[in-house]
Amino acid sequence: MSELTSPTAAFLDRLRQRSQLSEDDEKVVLSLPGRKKSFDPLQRIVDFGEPTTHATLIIEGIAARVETFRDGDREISAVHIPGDMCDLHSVVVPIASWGIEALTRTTIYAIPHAALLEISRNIPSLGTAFWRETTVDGTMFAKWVGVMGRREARVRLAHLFCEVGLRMELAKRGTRTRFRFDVTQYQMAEMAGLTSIHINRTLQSMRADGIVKFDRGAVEIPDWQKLVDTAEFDPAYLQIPGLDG
Amino acid sequence: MSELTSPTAAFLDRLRQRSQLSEDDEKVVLSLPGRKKSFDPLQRIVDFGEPTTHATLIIEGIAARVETFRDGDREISAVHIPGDMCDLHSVVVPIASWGIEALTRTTIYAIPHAALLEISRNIPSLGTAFWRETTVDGTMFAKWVGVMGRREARVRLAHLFCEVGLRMELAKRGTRTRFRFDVTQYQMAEMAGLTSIHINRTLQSMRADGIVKFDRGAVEIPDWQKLVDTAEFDPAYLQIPGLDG
DNA sequence: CGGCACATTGACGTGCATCAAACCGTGTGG
DNA sequence: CCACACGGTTTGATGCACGTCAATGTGCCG
Repeated sequence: MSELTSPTAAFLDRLRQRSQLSEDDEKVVLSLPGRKKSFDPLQRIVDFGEPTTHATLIIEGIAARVETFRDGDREISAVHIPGDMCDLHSVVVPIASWGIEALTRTTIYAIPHAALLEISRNIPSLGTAFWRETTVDGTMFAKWVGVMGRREARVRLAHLFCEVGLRMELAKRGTRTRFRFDVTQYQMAEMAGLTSIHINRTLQSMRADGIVKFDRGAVEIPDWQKLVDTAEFDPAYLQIPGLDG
Repeated sequence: MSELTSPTAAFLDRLRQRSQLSEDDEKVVLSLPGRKKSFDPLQRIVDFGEPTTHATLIIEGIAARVETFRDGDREISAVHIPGDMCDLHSVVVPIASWGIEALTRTTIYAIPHAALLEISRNIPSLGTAFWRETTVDGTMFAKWVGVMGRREARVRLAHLFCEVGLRMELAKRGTRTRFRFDVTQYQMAEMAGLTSIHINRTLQSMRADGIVKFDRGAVEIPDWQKLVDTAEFDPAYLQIPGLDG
């Protein structure tokens, strides 16, 4: 695993999927300074309202961006898997108006904003690459606004599985049709804007129809095309050249 | 109105709300090249899947980012008002995975990507400012994912009015408690993930409770604090220093 | 004056929430 | 090695917010 070489190897991989980088660029990314930290499930990685000084690269585990409401209601607006720099936007907006939370045991690499900002200002190709990554995050949010606003439970879940499946495959954490997604049904409910009870019933009906099997974190998709159809999934929004579902 | 001086004056105004700019920076923004165009209601400004070569600054009118589904269902994931560069992210992601549509008669100023990219690469302060703007867009989407996923009709509408009200005030298009928002109830339904029928009934009940009056585009908010409470609105996510609701 | 969007109203259906209880797998301590 | 506790899953009964369908009302413009 190249992750042993440098903690940022996975991030470099990610950048190269969307941006053309020179060898020098790659060296710069691989030598980004930072510190590893680990978090237990449910621990906050970034607190709402907190001034942040570091960006958060996920090395291992699953984290989520969480919106919290007065009455304690929670909604997960983004899911982060290994290789995600889940906080890159904090470089230019350092007062967190969001919270990041570990869903499973999670290891991160905390990279000082100063280093990222300096790079983005001095190396145009990397500056553009960083900007592009945060932009894609925004596009993913926009897609979810549509899905949450207009689609029922089954479509929302199918869309979630499509998106996470592809991203897991790109992150070399399985294939799109077979991967681990170690979250509880309750957490899936927070992602889909539903209750865990309804998630449970929907998963059962999807399994019965041969669309997805989800068993305690193990995802299996018997027929990718069927899942894509159910989700009305078009991977274009992920902005990965050459990805056609 | 300084808008008469330069079509980008409103954009400069916008940038200065979140970023510190030098006089030179300001001159660069004011002299951005571009071409004015006008669109009728319902006309597409940017088509889904289209390679874009220009970013879109709204001069006058209201536009929206629209997600479309197979069966024709539509969801507006972002609303754009004068001064918004509603497409700035397209500079680094030029294949549109989104559509932009005029909701009212709209005048835009189309600015070539080349100019924006060159500036962002050569003038670090502006590069950061641009990046920051697209990042705030992302944060607004994230907020809406939460609202759509967990809150009922009344809260969604209250949140919409809070957000648009503040943004209108910042754009000098009225005050937060009194402004024009020239959209139909059908279009509001597309923003809130509801039907126009339900929007109608919800607006009536909100009016009865003295929360908002909406009459054919004229918005009046008798009690701002009451609206904020209804919406559970916290303006922090808009990233405007000194804005406390 | 007639047409055309848009707004409004009513009756009825449904997807999902809520409440409440049982079930199950796994780790813990006696 | 069993008892039990605990997080997560599953099931059932019931209620409500919002969708759907269908009609009528209303202001505006040619």
